[in-house]
Amino acid sequence: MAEILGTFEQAVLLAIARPKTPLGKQRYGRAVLKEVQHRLNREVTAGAVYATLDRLEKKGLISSEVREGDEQRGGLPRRYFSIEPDGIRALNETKAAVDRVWSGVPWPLKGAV
Amino acid sequence: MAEILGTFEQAVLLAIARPKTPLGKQRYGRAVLKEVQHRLNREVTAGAVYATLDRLEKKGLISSEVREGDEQRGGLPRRYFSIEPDGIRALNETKAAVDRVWSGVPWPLKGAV
DNA sequence: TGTACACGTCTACATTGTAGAATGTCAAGA
DNA sequence: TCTTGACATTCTACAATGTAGACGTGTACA
Repeated sequence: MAEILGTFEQAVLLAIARPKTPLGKQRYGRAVLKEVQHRLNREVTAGAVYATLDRLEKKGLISSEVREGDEQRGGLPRRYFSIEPDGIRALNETKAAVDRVWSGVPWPLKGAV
Repeated sequence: MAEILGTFEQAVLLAIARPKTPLGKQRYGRAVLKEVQHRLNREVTAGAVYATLDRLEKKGLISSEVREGDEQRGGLPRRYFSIEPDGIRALNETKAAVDRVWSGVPWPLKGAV
């Protein structure tokens, strides 16, 4: 079943999936939030990202693991996320669908002032 | 206000906006439906398309006009849609945002069997 | 201690995505 | 003329997604 993702879901999923995160391997909530804000170029609340993260996990597209005691920070627990095979598949299918929708359309479209 | 569109909205809007519709100038509901199904490569109900069309019109991204008596068909009225400047802008902004989200990501992503 | 942060959780609601039934018209054939 | 089917649109309804904002807790440092 073609699992087509929404625009925001793609942003969140890709923040985790992209090969070389500017943030290194820091794939925990807040880092994902920053990456999403950067790519989307606008303010996004933490709640928006976490809610999406929870839903993606529930669908099996990503998984998470809470790790305690980080070297640098005190014993602050953080939840790290990783992408699952289904997540990669969904991302690929979504991009293919969006590309098909845009194929043959000259971009940017003219007409708007 | 960055008006970012969802995946389905893009498909519907582009069915109307694309320069050379395979269907000619037939930009009425059913024709849009067929074009969307073709691009998305899956079944989509008429209700899904019309509901989206209504919402896009309410937001001012498209406009519609009911025309009676078509030459070929009897006096069958059809609702024709056209894209508005705001619709073109939304489409352009959305594509720019999605491209930014995917930028630097090798595609297709590897990892899924 | 108190004042910033950094991180994550939870609640709640608006917007989108999508199905399916209902209604009405024309065209073709029984 | 009655029936059937394709074509078109509308309406109702609900599930999924998008998004804000408040809250709790631990850390760092003045």
